[in-house]
Amino acid sequence: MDQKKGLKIQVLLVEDDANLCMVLQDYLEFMAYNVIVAHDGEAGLARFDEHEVHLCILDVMLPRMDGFALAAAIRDRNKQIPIIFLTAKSLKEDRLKGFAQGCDDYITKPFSTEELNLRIKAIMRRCNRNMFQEEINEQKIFVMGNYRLDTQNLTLTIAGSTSNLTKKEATLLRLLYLHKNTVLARDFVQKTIWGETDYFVSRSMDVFITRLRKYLKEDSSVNIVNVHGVGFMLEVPKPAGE
Amino acid sequence: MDQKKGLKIQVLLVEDDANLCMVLQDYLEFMAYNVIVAHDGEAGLARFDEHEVHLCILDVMLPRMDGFALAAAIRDRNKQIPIIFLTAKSLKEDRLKGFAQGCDDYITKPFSTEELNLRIKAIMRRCNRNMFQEEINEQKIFVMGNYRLDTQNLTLTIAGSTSNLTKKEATLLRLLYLHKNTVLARDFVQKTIWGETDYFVSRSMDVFITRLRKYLKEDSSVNIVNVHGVGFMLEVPKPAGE
DNA sequence: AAATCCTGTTAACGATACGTTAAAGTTCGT
DNA sequence: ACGAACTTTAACGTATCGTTAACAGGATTT
Repeated sequence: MDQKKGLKIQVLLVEDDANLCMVLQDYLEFMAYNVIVAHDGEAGLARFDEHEVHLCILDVMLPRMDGFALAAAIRDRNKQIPIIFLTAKSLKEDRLKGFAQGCDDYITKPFSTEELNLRIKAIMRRCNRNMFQEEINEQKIFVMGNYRLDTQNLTLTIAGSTSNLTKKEATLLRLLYLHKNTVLARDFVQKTIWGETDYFVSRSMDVFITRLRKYLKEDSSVNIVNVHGVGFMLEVPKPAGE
Repeated sequence: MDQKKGLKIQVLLVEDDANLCMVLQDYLEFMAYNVIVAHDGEAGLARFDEHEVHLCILDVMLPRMDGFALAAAIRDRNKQIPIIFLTAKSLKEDRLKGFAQGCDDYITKPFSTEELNLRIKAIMRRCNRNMFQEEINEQKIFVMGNYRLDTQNLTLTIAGSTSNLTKKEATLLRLLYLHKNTVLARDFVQKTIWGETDYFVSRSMDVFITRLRKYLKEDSSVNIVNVHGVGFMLEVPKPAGE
């Protein structure tokens, strides 16, 4: 139920100072993050286990398991999740440096919310590609006629029945869809998907077209038509406003 | 000991002396606990499996499985549940000391009910945060089909029978669960859990998938399916409201 | 209409991804 | 330092996918 709330980023905030915690939570939620809070290390770990967390913000000084121990336990479960440490100025930087890994960062109290926000933006930029690859990137579901193409799960669904596509089939169909109702040159498709154009690639492509046509024959309004000597076009009825 | 109304603490009492057992049960119920009784070790373990137990009071001298063996079996299922041993004065304390863990305590017969009550109060205070915070809080238990995954105790339970997972097995299964019914890229899983992606990590992951599948074969509605060249998906039936 | 090129379709092959088991290596508690 | 528990590496079997081959029609040109 708390899972995919749209595509909000889920932040685990562990901070024992109730006031600071509340302020941060408010701010983060205002910035459109989903916030999960905990007030000590053990609870923080429990919350981490329960939720799909995308970013951790951990106070270093925590009861019942300090920030480093907590971070270690989290690292045990997820090697690439970004962690931001909140630390008092007094703390030796070496200790942090020694601990923090590639994806980590730290920020010394007191700090402004803008400062925090900048750090978050930065760390997410650095780590994102690995993390959200599939989640935030782009749209994954394409609607064509009565079909729904899911490029993440590689499925093509119509009226309850589902075909499982291969990666290449899905990629090709997606490419056709992105240029629906316009003719795609054979060469263009080949270069895009195969990276080269020769006789065999050309024939291979035809085989894939055949397979896609087989999948698509349940809805006669969706067609892959050939333009002799030029290429293919995915015919799709336009849904209202486009 | 602020337990919400309707959330009585469930005590498992295992004691073979029928008279003593009855007296203790009366007293505990008078003190507003829910009491589950058993008169030998094996029965005690069975009761433990059937009920949600919050505290165990075990006689050390028991037929069919002594208190220590029973405690070990219980520890196997729940690492943090508090246990109080009832022991005759004669028993060497070392033995108890050696056995009892952080959350455990013992009391030598004969003892007064007040004494017992104090011990219970104390042990619950000591252990409570671990126990109730999370138990009452929210699910730290993931339900998939007829299985229950407990990431704290590393157990996977179905219809009474329990598998003990390793940390890595549990972490992987949890990751799959957090993304249930969507395909997780192999790379993503490897980076998250192993921190790197190479040939051997990849093969190692396959080994873990095999093991998880073995655990999960009791419920045919829960499956780890492979999408060739992409990754894995945990198929789980959606429970009603989601 | 014949000749030639382009496309449609099916089946089979080889490469690669995955499944599984067991042995070797590692870690960890004692 | 030893043994138990766990993870990784190795080895081998199986399944799947993309390509190729082979053949069959159409389309276009002459």
